[in-house]
Amino acid sequence: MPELPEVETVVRDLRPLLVGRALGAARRSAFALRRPWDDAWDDALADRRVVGLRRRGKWIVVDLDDAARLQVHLGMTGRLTVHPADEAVAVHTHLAFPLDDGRELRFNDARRFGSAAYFADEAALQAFFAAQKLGPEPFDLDPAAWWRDLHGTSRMLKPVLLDQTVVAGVGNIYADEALFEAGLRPTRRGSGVTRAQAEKLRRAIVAVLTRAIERRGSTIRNYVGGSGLGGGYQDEFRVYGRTGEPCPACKGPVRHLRLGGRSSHYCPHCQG
DNA sequence: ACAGGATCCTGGGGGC
DNA sequence: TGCCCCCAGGATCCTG
Repeated sequence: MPELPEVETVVRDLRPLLVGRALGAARRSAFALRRPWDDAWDDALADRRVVGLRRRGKWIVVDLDDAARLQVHLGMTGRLTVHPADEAVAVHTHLAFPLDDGRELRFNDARRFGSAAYFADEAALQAFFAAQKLGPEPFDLDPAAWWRDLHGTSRMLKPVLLDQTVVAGVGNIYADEALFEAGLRPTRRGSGVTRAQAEKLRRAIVAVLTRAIERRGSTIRNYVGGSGLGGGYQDEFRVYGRTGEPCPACKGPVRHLRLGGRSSHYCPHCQG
């Protein structure tokens, strides 16, 4: 569910609520997340103070005062939110850290595709990202490298955009929206894209993500920011989830197709 | 290298 | 009201 704009919104919401706060002993649910929690992490995290929050791709990183890092991925249905400690705990809450201000940081994830992990220092965290071969941030994409990546693959553009080793943070919604913005079909082969088209696509990715961040991301079902407030970009979708509805440009029907198990939405007239 | 399918899960919506 | 099937902002693993 959460892609780059949603994760960025969570980080921005949580920053004022968490920085300066100390974490108490974590409470955990009996369910395992995608990556199992190591019991040793409980002691390592207890009483640590939060000094910063940031995003890398779709990953949330909480910086702690002993240089350790708490890393969270929201998967499809994850929520990372702060609540009054006495507020009822929602079902599917898998991690809860009491804060020293009477509140609580809670990680809730119905489908449990998300994860949370501890890293002793920045080097360990970066080693993890390196092992994942996590690609560059969309805003930092080097135009020449991006074109080489596209030109050098016979894969279709849609799966390339979803590939976190090529560019980090783009997911199903913003891939479709960026391809529409660039006038390129999801099925176009990377190797068949001109340099100008690659640049148009790169700029479309940046524009769509920037606008979505301004709107606090997209709320379709589960997603909320760190303060519990949802997003508004779903009101600006031009093709995503709009199968059969008129294309905002040519008024022809938006089409749907399945690529790599994911839904893709596009306008056959405007996207060549 | 790449495509497609299955898998991990729960919940909501549509059709009957 | 109930059931069954399909779908979902992600990622990974296996097969052909």
